[in-house]
Amino acid sequence: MPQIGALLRKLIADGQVSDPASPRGKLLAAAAKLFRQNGYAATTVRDLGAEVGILSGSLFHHFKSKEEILFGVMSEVVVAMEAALRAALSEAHEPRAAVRALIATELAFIHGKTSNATAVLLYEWRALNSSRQAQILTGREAYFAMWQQTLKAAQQAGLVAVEPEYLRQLIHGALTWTAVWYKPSGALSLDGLADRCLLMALSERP
Amino acid sequence: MPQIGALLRKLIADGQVSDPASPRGKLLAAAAKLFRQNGYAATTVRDLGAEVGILSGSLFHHFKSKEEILFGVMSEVVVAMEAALRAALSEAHEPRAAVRALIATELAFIHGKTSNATAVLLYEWRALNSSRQAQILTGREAYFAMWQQTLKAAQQAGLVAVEPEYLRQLIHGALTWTAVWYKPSGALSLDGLADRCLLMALSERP
Amino acid sequence: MPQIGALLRKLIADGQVSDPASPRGKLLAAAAKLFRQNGYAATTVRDLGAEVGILSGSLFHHFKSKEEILFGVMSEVVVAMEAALRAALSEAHEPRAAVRALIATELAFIHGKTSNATAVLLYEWRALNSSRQAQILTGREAYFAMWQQTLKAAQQAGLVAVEPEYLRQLIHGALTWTAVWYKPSGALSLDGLADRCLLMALSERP
Amino acid sequence: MPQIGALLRKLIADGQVSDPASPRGKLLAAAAKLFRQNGYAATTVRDLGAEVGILSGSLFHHFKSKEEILFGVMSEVVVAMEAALRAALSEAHEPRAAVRALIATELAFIHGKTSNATAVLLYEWRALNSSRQAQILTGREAYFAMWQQTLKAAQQAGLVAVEPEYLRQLIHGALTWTAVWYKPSGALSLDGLADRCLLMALSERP
DNA sequence: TATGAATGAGGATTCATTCAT
DNA sequence: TATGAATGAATCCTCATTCAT
Repeated sequence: MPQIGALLRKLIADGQVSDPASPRGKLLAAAAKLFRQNGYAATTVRDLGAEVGILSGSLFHHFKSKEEILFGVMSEVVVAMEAALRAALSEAHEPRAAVRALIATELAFIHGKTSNATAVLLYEWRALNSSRQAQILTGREAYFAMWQQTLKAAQQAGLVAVEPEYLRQLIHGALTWTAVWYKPSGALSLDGLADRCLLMALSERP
Repeated sequence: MPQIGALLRKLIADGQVSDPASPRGKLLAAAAKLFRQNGYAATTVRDLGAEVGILSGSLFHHFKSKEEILFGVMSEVVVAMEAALRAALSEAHEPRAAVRALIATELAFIHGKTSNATAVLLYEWRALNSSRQAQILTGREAYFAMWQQTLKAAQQAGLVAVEPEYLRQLIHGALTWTAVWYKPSGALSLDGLADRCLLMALSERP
Repeated sequence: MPQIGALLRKLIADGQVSDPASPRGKLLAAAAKLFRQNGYAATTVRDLGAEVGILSGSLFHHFKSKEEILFGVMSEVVVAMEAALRAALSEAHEPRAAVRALIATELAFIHGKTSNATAVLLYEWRALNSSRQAQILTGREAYFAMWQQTLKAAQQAGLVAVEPEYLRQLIHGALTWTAVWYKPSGALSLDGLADRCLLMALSERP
Repeated sequence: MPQIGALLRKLIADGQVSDPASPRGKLLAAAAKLFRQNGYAATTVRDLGAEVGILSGSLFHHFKSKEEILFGVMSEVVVAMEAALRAALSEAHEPRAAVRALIATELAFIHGKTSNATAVLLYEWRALNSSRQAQILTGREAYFAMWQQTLKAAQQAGLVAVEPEYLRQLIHGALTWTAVWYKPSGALSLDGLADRCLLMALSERP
């Protein structure tokens, strides 16, 4: 599996992602945790404050509104996912490895250190107003373009049977849903899970 | 694709599903629509009342609480899905057809008349308290058992490469996610979508 | 102790008190019970309906409002108390016996068949609007006059040390409060309780 | 009559009773007033807010619920009553004076500065849930024990004719009921009222 | 930057009462 | 006389946000 740790450190150093030691970083981590656990709407700013040890009123020195916190959680994950996928693909030198990179990177985000934020990105979409939704969407374009391109190459190599634009969505759904049922601590390793996904995605006999 | 209409009429006649012409049925339909559109938490009982043309206070003659409305939406879908899958499988006489029945039935619910309620079942899980979650889960056991059994048979027939317990979740995720991106009115028909899903699920060259 | 039963039958025959077999009578009894148990404000018309086996809407064929039910409960008890005290005093031929009649009659109401209604009369005063309060007060004048007159006679006979107007209120309070602590099923009989009250009220050594 | 003022100041300094100048103290005083005047159920949180000059929502920064406000009113009175009775009894060196201390202390609470809170304690019992009722009851045990003990001593001194356990309840009722009819501004002074109560309680000719 | 008291709009829910059937 | 669906105002309470300290 790709190692996200080093990459995150670089992004933090670049200021593209908040330092988890900073007040802002702690707050975003706490928000990701609670938003994932209880949902955005069901999480109060008081809960948020309690999680980081300040009063709710003080949150508004760091963020203008609750929704901006949600936006912060989502947009940092978007940046990190793109960087991670770009790095992973740069090391995949043939179509099969590239498809595996797509899958492994997404799984690393869904189940690794950033799992909370990733789940929030995937499941709290509606809580964002449309202007912020559009911003996030713009931020994800490059990520989706890499998927599209990679799957297209796989198709030309005869690896996949389904049209890339549909296959992308189907795989994406399968991976997203693992957040609901898969436990990294169980019998199946993350690598094993990636293998199964790859097996399903590719039209080759094992 | 399986026809859900006739089946629903039978369930309504049996009293297992609310008559859409009754106050209760209208309310559940309106709730499914709004809960799907805006989310359970963001939908107010006033919205609900306005949608069916009564005042919010009057809702409570039909349901004890807002959460009970959510529960009503979910549990009726659960009943209908099980009945539909059972019917579809009874007409599938070989493994491949049976797997297609799994996929086609789920897609029929996700994109057919019951799409709102189905989406609510899949995406508003957390809004239910744990006791009601357990009830729904119990109601879905038979449905999941049919999936498991069908995929097992397909495995024994050499049709699938991934272990049934994982494959079930992966396909389920892929199908669920179609609610987000697939539009029945677009270029791809529901049957075409089912074909792609089947192609991905099975380890056979097309 | 005075027997209230026969007296009540006479009042019912006269139409001054509702027949407990009639719908109105049943409703008043149920109301007395629930108002006493849970308080007027905390008792809903639904509770009331459930207690007598009809729906809440149907109550309003018998009474114009919830408050009118409360008024009905109170005013019937007022009528009965006056009649009972008048009867009891007519048989008391000397001051000491007359004072005992005051006490025993009030205790009979507080702890006998009419205990619920009596408790409601004493403790739900505030729930009545002022015009109805005045009506009840008028209805009780004769009752209080008998107390006053009896205690005055006892004073002239040297039986009591405290001025009648104060003594009346003090005894009244002591008796009223027995509703809170005294249980007829306990070690002390109602007659025994009356003896203690009399002992306290009179300035004579036992 | 015992002077409650100094005692209250001490309890406030000790933190056992809220400072009437603090938001919490003001709120409790306002609540006592309104609960007494209109009853707990008939007093809305809006009324409460209006009485202290804040909006109803702001109440919930100081108390978790309306019932907790009621509980606050009651429990502070309970604490103060016990302290006051203990102080009064410590200065009563013979049985007759001790019985008078019982009476005078209770009357001081029912008609003095704390009259609202005391009335609420006595008359809004039912509005408390049973767990909080139990807490209050526990808090009153010591108070009732002092009554019992004092009356027992009076009995042994031949001062009272009725058994202490009954006499306690009868006197208690007589005193409680003075809240309904006695006005300190009238012809009878509080001391005079205490004299009458004592006279009634004791089996001695004046 | 943090506090904590206050805001004020809005939340779900309750309930006496009405009325067509 | 009874039903049961609906009303509509009122209830307690929640919560994101503000702001003086």
